[in-house]
Amino acid sequence: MSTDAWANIPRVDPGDHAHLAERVAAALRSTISGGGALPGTKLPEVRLTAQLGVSRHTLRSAFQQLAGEGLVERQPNRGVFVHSPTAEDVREIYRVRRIVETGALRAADFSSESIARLQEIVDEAKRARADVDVPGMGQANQQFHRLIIAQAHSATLDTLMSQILARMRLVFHTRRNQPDFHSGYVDSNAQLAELIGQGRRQEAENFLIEYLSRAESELLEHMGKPAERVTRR
Amino acid sequence: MSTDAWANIPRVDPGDHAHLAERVAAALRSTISGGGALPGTKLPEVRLTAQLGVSRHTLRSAFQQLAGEGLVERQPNRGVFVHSPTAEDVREIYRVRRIVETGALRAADFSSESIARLQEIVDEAKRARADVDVPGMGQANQQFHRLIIAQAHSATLDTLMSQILARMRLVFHTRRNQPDFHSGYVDSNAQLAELIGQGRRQEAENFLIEYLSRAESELLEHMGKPAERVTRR
DNA sequence: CGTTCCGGATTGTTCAACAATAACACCACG
DNA sequence: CGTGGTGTTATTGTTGAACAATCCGGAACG
Repeated sequence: MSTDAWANIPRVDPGDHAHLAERVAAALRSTISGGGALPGTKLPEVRLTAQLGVSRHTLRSAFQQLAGEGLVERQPNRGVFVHSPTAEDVREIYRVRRIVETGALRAADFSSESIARLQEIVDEAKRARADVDVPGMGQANQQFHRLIIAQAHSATLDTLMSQILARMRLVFHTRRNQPDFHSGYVDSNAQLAELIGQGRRQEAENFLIEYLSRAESELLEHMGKPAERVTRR
Repeated sequence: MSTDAWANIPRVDPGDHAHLAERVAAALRSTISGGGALPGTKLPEVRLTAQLGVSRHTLRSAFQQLAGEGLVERQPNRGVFVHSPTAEDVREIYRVRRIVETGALRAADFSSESIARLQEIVDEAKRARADVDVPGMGQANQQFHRLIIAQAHSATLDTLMSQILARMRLVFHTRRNQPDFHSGYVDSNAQLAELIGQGRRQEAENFLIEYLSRAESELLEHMGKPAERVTRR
């Protein structure tokens, strides 16, 4: 079944004269993020060019972009493959998230609207949990943390977080048959939103670090790798 | 003046069969970071291909990479230019630095070797200041902050910091006739190293935020933009 | 059963060409 | 003298074909 798992990549419309490679990259990105091409699958140039309707150069340009984001792995003279995350990738993801998310939390000036939006997302997640809608929970979770980052008002960190979350989705796609990993964290998000809404900043920070480290451990556990924590200080 | 400011870009040796674009990107990166191509200068494809000895497409691939790092700006159907930083760029740089550097500081477990290395870099900076070696001070300063980030042991944050510092150098290149901006911060780095060495983590964090915000303000002041200005067109 | 070597397939790169857009000189016209 | 259209030229965005380099699988051989 994975022989042509990426058979449903949409053909890119060569409308404009510019930015074609970016649109190709976007198409591939959404396909990979959506699970249309599982980690490890090869992305051959000739077949994809035919499928996308673009030239090899344009496709390679898109590949380069995706490789820079860590979504795809280039093996010299071998080809490009959808990156299959390792345990070290998971640790790296959470290292970055702990630093950046708590940093955003500290630098943030939460407006009443963004607090309301946080609560909204939490409610969405709860509805999704009630409906046993696992993708819905995952999406709400990502929106929640993306919104936290957004409070730093930094374009750089926003795109960094987008890339981190994309790598995160890649991790989940390696564990397709997992029990719903997200449902246990709906309440954590709710609690975090509560702390933020009450302006208890320091507690929120500590809770977030605890929360992320716990998620990392459970994920590593689920991958079969022990959660080696070196909190030496 | 800027007609052939980038005339001294070295020719890239087409040694290996792979990774040529990466090496071209590296060559351009070092040229731009070193001030060999000042912000705003255009980088025409044909001339650079002749100069570097690579094909147009390889060069374009390198351009794409540099654009992703924010070193270079692509104007559709116009060409690529060395990015000329604005006041907003400076604010963005320091927003990211405040969040990431303090985050690294908190997540760090400083070994005695890294503390010694910090002190070493501070001594280097002091020597450079005594010799009125402005580039030397700048380099020491960048090493100092890069070392702080490195304590987080995150490849993602290391490359992020590299890109931020590259953008930083771009800012300095717009102000070529600046008085030595760095000399005032040698002592601040020394003080920060002292706090870190003594394990006074919270004080170090606060001092770092104060320090970065002060640097941002002075830089903005020097650019003629006081605090924030609304530019209408 | 293991090794060597060869041919096909795929990737990395270059060259040549064309379409699309922008920059610019030019000229008619007021 | 200024001004706005107009065609020309230069440069960018993209494609296709070609070639070298490398990898892969299998046949031939010991």
